[in-house]
Amino acid sequence: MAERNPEMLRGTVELLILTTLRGGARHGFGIARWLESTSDDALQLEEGSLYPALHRMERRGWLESEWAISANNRKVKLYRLTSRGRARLQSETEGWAALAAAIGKVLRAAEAV
Amino acid sequence: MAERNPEMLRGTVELLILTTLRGGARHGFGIARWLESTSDDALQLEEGSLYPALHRMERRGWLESEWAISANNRKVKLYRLTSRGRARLQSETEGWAALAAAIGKVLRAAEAV
DNA sequence: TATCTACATATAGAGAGTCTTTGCATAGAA
DNA sequence: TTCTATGCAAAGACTCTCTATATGTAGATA
Repeated sequence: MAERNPEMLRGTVELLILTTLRGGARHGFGIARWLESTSDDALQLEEGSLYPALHRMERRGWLESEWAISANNRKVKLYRLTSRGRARLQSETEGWAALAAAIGKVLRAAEAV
Repeated sequence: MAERNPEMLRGTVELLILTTLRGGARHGFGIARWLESTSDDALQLEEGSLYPALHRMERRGWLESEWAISANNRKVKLYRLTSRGRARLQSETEGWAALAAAIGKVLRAAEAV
């Protein structure tokens, strides 16, 4: 039994997906793999979180998709950022930075007590 | 209409409350005020998030409470950390640091593309 | 040929957390 | 007496994330 212990994603799934797609189109499975390896396995995006998120993001017009055949000859749904998605990435990134900064401030203030 | 725009708390309410109580007992309203001022108004903990969180944390044994009279002569419910709450603060702080680090890594990796 | 593993998309259902709204109550100031 | 700030609390809705499950294909291997 491998000890996993990935971090809870806490509302960052959409930021993570948008960020992953920044460099170009990817399919769902590939998004999850890229996040896992880039974060050294700290972030694990399960199917039950990943696919519903992709669907709602497409519904909102942040992503668009098309079916394709991957390098290893499988049917995959490729997602790419729309211009609205790019704008959303911007604001989500800023929101995350602000939250992280605010929490960091609070943690340091409490340490000082 | 004041432009507010506080950050979404994204599952950090418990960490924030535990952190606030690190320095000693406080009542609910006081916790919210301290977080607001310490974060320069970036973090706003609404009553509908605050009180349910306090209640479940007490139920879990992380906090204990007692009624008291505040400096301005009001009945207040003072919360303080239990030893289990202190342990939880430790693990939540580490979890947050790990999440923030992982996301930071991903954001920087995507920037490099 | 059969079976196994990795790849890949998708949904159902549960649980948890957060928000908005509303209600109640008191102290002190105007 | 009315207003404002302080203070606790619950209801209800919504969103998100997780676990679990289902389906199917490609390629390797027995």
